[in-house]
Amino acid sequence: MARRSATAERSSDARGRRLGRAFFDRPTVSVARALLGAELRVRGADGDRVVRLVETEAYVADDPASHAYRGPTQRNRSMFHLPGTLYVYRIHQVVCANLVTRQGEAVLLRAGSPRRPVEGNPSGPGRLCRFLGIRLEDDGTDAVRSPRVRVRPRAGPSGPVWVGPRVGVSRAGRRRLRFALRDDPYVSRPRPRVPGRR
DNA sequence: GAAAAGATTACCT
DNA sequence: GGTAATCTTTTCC
Repeated sequence: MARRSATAERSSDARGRRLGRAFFDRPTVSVARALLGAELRVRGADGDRVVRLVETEAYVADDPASHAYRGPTQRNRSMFHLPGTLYVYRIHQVVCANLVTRQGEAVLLRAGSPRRPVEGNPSGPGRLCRFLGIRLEDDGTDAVRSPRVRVRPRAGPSGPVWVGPRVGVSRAGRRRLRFALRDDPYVSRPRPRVPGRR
């Protein structure tokens, strides 16, 4: 498995600039971890918005907290599309974005670190989308092919990874499916606890 | 058709 | 740390 995983980690298009289908077509927890440190780039009218992903959550099969738990609906249909599809949904007054892995599973993108000092704060799933300009109309975009939304492999080592329970879920709340770069200041609240305390 | 719940955020004490 | 805002989607009668 390690061999297959390593191959998927390197999976990218012909120019080696973005993550390919095989990267997303893996167990969701693996993808959630592997996305930490990856670069998410969204093309807008006034240029690209870019972050390095620093916090993700996995939503898996037989997961009562997942939007796909009860099967396809109008809202969650993108979760049943190809691996690498963007699933965007609205909650309260904001939108949140996921990258689909295998059928009915996805990784929620919770926070990013800006590539260069710029206005805005991509800490939190709603703020991340606002920062990047991701809209509800981007739901269903294929991030493997789209010229607007691209995911690039991480450049180098990304530091220690913190694992803990997901945020804001009322069911299956104890499962440790939240992943974050422990030392990054843009990881959203509640912040990971430092090892040694519980 | 009505009601409840929600993968959040901003602002309060 | 707690709660209100706010409105769509889903579910239930």
